[in-house]
Amino acid sequence: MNDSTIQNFKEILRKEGLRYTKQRQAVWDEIQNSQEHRDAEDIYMSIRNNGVNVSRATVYRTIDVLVKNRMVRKMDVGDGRNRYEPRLGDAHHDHMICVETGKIIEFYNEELEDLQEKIAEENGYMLVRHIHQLFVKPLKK
Amino acid sequence: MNDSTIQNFKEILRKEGLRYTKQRQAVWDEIQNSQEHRDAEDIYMSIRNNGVNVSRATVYRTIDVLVKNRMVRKMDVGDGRNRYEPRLGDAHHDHMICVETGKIIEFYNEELEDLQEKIAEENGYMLVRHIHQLFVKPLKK
DNA sequence: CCCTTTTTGAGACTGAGTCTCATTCGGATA
DNA sequence: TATCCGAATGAGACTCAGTCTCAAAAAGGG
Ligand SMILES: [Mn+2]
Ligand SMILES: [Mn+2]
Ligand SMILES: [Zn+2]
Ligand SMILES: [Zn+2]
Repeated sequence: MNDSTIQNFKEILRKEGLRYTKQRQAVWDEIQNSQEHRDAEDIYMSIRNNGVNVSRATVYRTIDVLVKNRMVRKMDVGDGRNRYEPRLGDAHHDHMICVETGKIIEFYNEELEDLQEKIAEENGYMLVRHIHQLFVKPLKK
Repeated sequence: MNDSTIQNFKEILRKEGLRYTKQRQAVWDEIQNSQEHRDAEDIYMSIRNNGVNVSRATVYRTIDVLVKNRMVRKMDVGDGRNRYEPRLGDAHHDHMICVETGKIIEFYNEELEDLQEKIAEENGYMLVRHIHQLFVKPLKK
């Protein structure tokens, strides 16, 4: 939607040797304009409801490009469908999922992040990426 | 294989109102006798190769019971198949997966565990369970 | 505008896991 | 130990997220 993001997107497509199409832009717009954690079917349906004709295949193909280029993060809440969220230059965060309401809360903890790198190194490895999800329930009060 | 585990297994079946069958025992044996992180198809094939006729449906159904009763832990390495490992009264641990070799390394860090509970509580929640996986690659030397 | 190459969409396909239901089995009872 | 009945099983149909195919459409450099 904003100019600099579109330019950034076009550059990525160029770098990947891919053409700029309205379907690809529509997928990126749809993900970018929401701060939610949505699944592919949901993204697909929204684009169609917005009047852009796109296929599921194109949605999945475009998401792959976005994920590869770190514009979108793929996450698994454990319900069998992958979910996606935009990464608009914002810092890393992990997720807390309420097992009662399904609500997703984002969190970031420096100490936790550092500790992970330390653990990997202690074992002779370098941390590439990580999956960290806390399944929680509201405290009784 | 050992008596106390079999008794424990029988008690769980009783508690769940389920009958003791050789298929169910075979599934538990197969998982119990390996310290690996195996998928359902692999467990299914091994049981059959050991000469016990069992169906995929029964393997999946039995695994569900074992997971529910915390005798088996279900984990997702991100390859589309769930993996299972026995929980023989041993302490909790998380996993490091080498992105180059696929090797799975287990680790446990008290500080990390405490931190997670603290984070949940700070947000008004109680930690129920968590998924934590470090994707790593060998340090260049 | 032309031409070549890439992209697209419809729907076939895949594969892990679930469900169905006729048949078999466990185990309580006598 | 034989009878009986509800529970368990197995074969395979089914589901559903995601992938693949390929003919038709669109991009975009010249
Ligand atoms: Mn998030
Ligand atoms: Mn393990
Ligand atoms: Zn993190
Ligand atoms: Zn842990």
